[in-house]
Amino acid sequence: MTLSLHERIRTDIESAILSGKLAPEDRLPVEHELMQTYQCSRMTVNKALSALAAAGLIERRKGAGSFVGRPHAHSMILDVPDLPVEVAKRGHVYGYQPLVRKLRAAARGNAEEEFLAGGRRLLQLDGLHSADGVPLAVERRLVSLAAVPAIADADLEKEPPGTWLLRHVPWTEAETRISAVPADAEIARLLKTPAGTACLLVERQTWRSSERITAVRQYFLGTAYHLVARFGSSRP
Amino acid sequence: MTLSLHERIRTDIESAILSGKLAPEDRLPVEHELMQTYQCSRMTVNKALSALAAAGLIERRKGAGSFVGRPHAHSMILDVPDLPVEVAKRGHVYGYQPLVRKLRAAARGNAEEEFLAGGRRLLQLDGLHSADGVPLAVERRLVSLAAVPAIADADLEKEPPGTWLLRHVPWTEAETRISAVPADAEIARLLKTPAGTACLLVERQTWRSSERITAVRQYFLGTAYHLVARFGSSRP
DNA sequence: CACCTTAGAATGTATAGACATATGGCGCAA
DNA sequence: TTGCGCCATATGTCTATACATTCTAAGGTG
Repeated sequence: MTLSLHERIRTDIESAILSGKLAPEDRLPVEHELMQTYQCSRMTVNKALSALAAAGLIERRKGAGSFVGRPHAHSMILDVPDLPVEVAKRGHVYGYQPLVRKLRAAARGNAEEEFLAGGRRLLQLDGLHSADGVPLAVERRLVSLAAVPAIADADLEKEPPGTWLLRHVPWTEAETRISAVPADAEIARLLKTPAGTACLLVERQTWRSSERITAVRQYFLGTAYHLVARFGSSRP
Repeated sequence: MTLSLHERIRTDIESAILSGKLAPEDRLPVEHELMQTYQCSRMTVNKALSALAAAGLIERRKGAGSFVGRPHAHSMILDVPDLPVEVAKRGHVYGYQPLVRKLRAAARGNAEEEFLAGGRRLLQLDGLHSADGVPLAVERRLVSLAAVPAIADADLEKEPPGTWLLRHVPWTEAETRISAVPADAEIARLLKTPAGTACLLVERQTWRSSERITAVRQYFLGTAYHLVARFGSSRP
């Protein structure tokens, strides 16, 4: 793979930073110096530096210069895979068992549900995910019929609603809360575990430009499942 | 805030995609059309489209055109903030209490520790994070002295080692595992909670181009802490 | 010594043109 | 009809230049 010139400049500086040769707050060579070093025009240097700035590796200050940015630990890439895919990838047989399918109005006084419903009704979909027949997670989901009327006719016996939504409804924004909670009586019964067992609770809301689509709570058996987040070179 | 021309083109297309006006796989106007629309040069249009491609919103194919990319649901941005900063942001007083500081060799037979040590010794650093004096998390950390010799002389009485490392050691890759576990006897004692309480376990390893730097296990009181991951337009 | 002004330095944005390279469709020939 | 080759199309890269904007530091003034 032959790199273009601006890519070469970019990777040169990138590796100088990542190897520690250039430390945070250090000043980079100014554009005219890099022009001489690489014998190229300023636009080419500018493209390389702008890309590094967009990636957050350096900070550029008009009139002052370019500086190595502080290492930012605050954001990583979290893998949130589709459960059937993830279970299959680990070599197990995935199973989904619907438990509740209820068309209802938003609970009075529950601001979150009322906002999700948007005046219309909600579809409540609870179910149990399993791997090789062993319970893995309980899911409690609400879908806004205002945003996704088509789900009323969907076949959700075998396919979990999350997978169906992923395929049929493009969403643009999502927020996931991750915490640990003890299993209450019903969760414990469904997961076939003693009450109070540590569970990984994943709460996710997705919406499309201010129109709420779905809210879901997934209770994972703490010892049987984990999430992985990465930060690094591998960007698919 | 007045946007520059290439930023305006970029945000125009971005909002067309996010609002659904442009669906995945749709073809974008070619560069010459956008030049006419915005009455500007090709480089300006190119800059806008290249930025969108770098952000993964569109895909560009040489000779073919530019196309709206598929929404990738499998990766989200996980906030992994520095604990002191996060606690302060919530309006509490952060505290750190060192518990163990031990220079030792890697445990025999523990492949993970031996790899981290790289032939030299490890520094074990355990401590307790608290908010307003209330225990928040127990941290058990190992630092490779081969990779970070300077930490042997660092003052880690008030500042947690994670914060010290963040400021002094640039790392390039990290992996975080998130799961839920019951508190064992010692964790429970330190967190002042009954044994078996659900804890959020965050395990993180960081390294710099194949040289391991540190491995840490943080046990958060399940009810007192949660992680948040986002996917969406908001990119700071 | 403190404060203000100013010139230079460095980045931000934009233009017009040139050549390179991958793609896909159309027409021609077997 | 099928397969091949060519060419228009579209993006990728780079140059040289111009002017705008912002920061820094030097130097002069009170």
